[in-house]
Order: sequence, then structure tokens, then C-alpha cells
Amino acid sequence: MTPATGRAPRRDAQRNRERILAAAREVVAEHGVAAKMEQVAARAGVGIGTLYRFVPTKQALFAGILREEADRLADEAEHALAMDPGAPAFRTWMLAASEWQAANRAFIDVLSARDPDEPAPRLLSQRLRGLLRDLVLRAKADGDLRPDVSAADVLMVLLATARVSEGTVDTAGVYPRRFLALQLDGLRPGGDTLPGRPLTERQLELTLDALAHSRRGAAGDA
Amino acid sequence: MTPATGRAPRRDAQRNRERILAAAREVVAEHGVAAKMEQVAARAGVGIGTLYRFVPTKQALFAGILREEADRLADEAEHALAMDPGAPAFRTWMLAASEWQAANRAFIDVLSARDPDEPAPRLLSQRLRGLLRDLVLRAKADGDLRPDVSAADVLMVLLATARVSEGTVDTAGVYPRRFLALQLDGLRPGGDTLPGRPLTERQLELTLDALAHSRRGAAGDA
DNA sequence: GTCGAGCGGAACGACCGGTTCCGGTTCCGT
DNA sequence: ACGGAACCGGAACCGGTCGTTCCGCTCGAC
Repeated sequence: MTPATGRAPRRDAQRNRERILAAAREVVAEHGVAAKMEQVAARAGVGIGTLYRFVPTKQALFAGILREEADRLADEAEHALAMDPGAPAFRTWMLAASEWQAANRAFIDVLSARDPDEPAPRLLSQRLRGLLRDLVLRAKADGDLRPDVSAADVLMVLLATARVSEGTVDTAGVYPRRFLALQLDGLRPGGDTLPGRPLTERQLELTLDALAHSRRGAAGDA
Repeated sequence: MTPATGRAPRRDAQRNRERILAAAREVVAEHGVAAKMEQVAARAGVGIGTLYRFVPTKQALFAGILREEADRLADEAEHALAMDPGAPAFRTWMLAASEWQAANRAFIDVLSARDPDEPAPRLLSQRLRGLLRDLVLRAKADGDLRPDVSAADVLMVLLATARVSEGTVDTAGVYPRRFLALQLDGLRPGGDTLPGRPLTERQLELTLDALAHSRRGAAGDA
């Protein structure tokens, strides 16, 4: 840690601190908490030693970032709730969430993370979950959501959406978007036209490859 | 390996061989290929040494089991296709698949596994995927499935269904069933009544706990 | 020029999980 | 009942991964 004493930090040190934070944000977006410290250092163009000069521990570094992301998501929910009555707040937020997921793999971590400072569990997402409940309530009242679906159901759907692309090479976010589109419109005929193209065999092929790769540990590598 | 020579194996050895196979099937159903050899041995009531007397390698043991499971799923698809014209073959098989998933965590492994013997990739599930294509085709022809949904889309949905319960304690298979119900009927009002109860907050809470636990490696453990 | 803040990255340690090895035990034929 | 081959258990080994530490060198600031 920077000593509390006198002199200002050297200019390159200052610049490195910023680079590290930016790199960490990027890497967490790409890999969630599964990201490795070495990746962060590499991305920042810095040695691991330097990384640890600015950050006490991986946990501390990532916790801060997760909190930021949780707030971002919650803000979006609040915006949605502030829409005119009658506007599809729920659907809007769901789409925003899938958009977020398309660019950020930390969703599950954000939902399930606990705040190491606070004793209460999962403080980070408490606000978010309250807002989701409101969105669901409102959507049901507006007849945009069937009444036999709970907020937990919706969260499960989002969880699933986050997970489709786990272990995938899909950096473009094809999966989350397409998946949620299916979710919202349902598989059966008569819904709105789905945005986007159907997934191709090739996309799925690549995913299965990536999966087989990421699930190293047993049966079936050539 | 048992020598090809003369005498029959001792009786306890024979019994152990069977126990080991049974144990392996159980454990793979519970954990997929992530299962550990030690678990298999323990479940069989046998030491690891003994396990390795009968099995050359984890890969070999699991590959056989995965192939069995793939065949089982494919058989069900064939049955569905053999239904009377007009019967909801697609929906039937989807539900069967979620039922299978509810009792078996190896789904993703079955889909993505490659056959170590054969040079062609992913031979195990080739048959299954062909059948799925047929089911989709038929469903579209019958108007049971919107035309802008591909077989790959459907596979993605099944993948997602398999993954909702990953890292969960849900041995009862609540997640896969409920999830697919949502998939098939859609979130919007006007569909058929959903089978089962909405997920509760508590269930989700437990899941998030399990997730946080299984994703050890960073930010946020109390 | 000098000197200490800063730097890089090899090495450490803790953990994990598949596989091996071998002293001891158990079954089976005699 | 006895001898020995077949069989057993599980400690130890090994290769791998990852977070973190340590230390000799570098390079920016004065």
C-alpha cells in the first residue's frame, strides 16, 4: 500500500494504478470471478508484482468491481420503473439485462456475491432484487406477465440466460440475446416476430467444442 | 485387467466389478464428468486401488456411461417420432428430456462428448441430433413450433435447461422441470396453465448460496 | 548522478485430482 | 487347514493450477 507519508506517487505508478483498475474491469466482464490475477496484470501491461503493489488481494479487487456492476444493473431497473405507466418496464429491463449480459460475464457473480464487509449476506444485490420484484408486480398488473410466474422464476430465467454462454467463445453476445428473445416470446407460434436470426448449426458446434474444452477432466478429448 | 488365461475371477472380484459400474453410473448422473474417481470408489464401497484394477482410466469408464445415456435419450426421441401423426412429438420429447435432466446431470457432457475411439468428433450424439432435427421439422409442419426457430435454438434451450441446476443442491429436479415449463409456455399471458408451482424466494436463495459456494476463487465468501 | 520508490516475474505454497505401488488380506484348490 | 496367487486398501506420487510473496534490478525525480 502507498504509505500515508509525504511525497506524491511517481507518475508511472499513478498511471499503473489506473491501468490496473481498467484491466480488472475488462477481465471481470469477460470471465467473471473466474478471471485470473495474471490476466489482469497482463491486460494492464504490468507484472504481477506491480499488480499486488496496488491491490491487497484478488477478493478485494473483484468485490469492488462487482459492487459497481450491481449498481449499474439496479440503476437500469430504476430507470425502467420510472417509465410512463403503461410502458413495458419489465420487458425493457429484461432486454437491458440481456444486453448487459452480452457484454459482461459477471452476472451470476453479481447476483450471488456476498459483501465481505457487511455481515448480512448478499448485500450487493439486495437493492436489485427489490427492484426486480417491483418490476414483476407492475408487469403482472399491466397484464404483461402471466400471474403464475414469480420473481424467482424470472431470476432463474436470467440465471439461465447468463449461463448459456458460459464456457463459450461467444464474445459478440449472440447467445444471451437470442436466448432471452426466445424466453420472452416463447417457442410456440403466434408470438411477435423474433429479433435476430435463428442460431445456426455452426454456432452451436463451436459452443459444444468450447464446452468440451472447458469441461476438461474426463471422457472425450481427441 | 483380468488376464485372458484360465481360471475364472474370484467371486468378490466379480461382485466388485459390478458394484463399481453401478456406482459410476450413479455418480455420473449426479455430477456429470466432474465426478471424481474417489467418489466412484467410495460409492462402490471399494478402495481406489481396486477401482483401478477394473478400469484403465477415468476417461474409459465415463465414456462408456455417456454413450449409454446418449442412446437412452435417442431412443426416447425415436419413440416420440413414432407417435401418431398429429400427436405432440416435439413437446413430448422435450418434456422427456427435462425429466431425464432432472435425474441426470450429465446432459451437457453427453452432448459435447467426443468418442475417444472414433476419429469423427462427437459421434455419440450424432444420432440424437439427427432425431432432434426431425422432431423440429415435424413440429413446425404441425404448427406446434414457430418457423423462425432452429434446431440449434432448441438445443440451446436444452443446454440452458441443463445448466440452470449446475452447482445447485437441487436433487429433486425442480429447476429443469420448472424451467422447461416456462420455456414451452412462454412468459406472457394467455398460454396454457403452467404445471408446478412458481419458484419460491427460498429455493432461489439456496441456489444462490450453492452457486457462491461452487464458484470459489474470488470475491465474496463470508 | 544518486538513490529509493517501483518494477517484473521466478519461485513458493496450498490445493486438487488422477494414477501408481506395495504390504497386507482373502479366497480357493488341495 | 494351509499355501500361494489373486485381490484389496489407501498412502504417496505427480503434474497442474493459482494466489501471493520476495528480491535483485530499473528508472523517474531531484
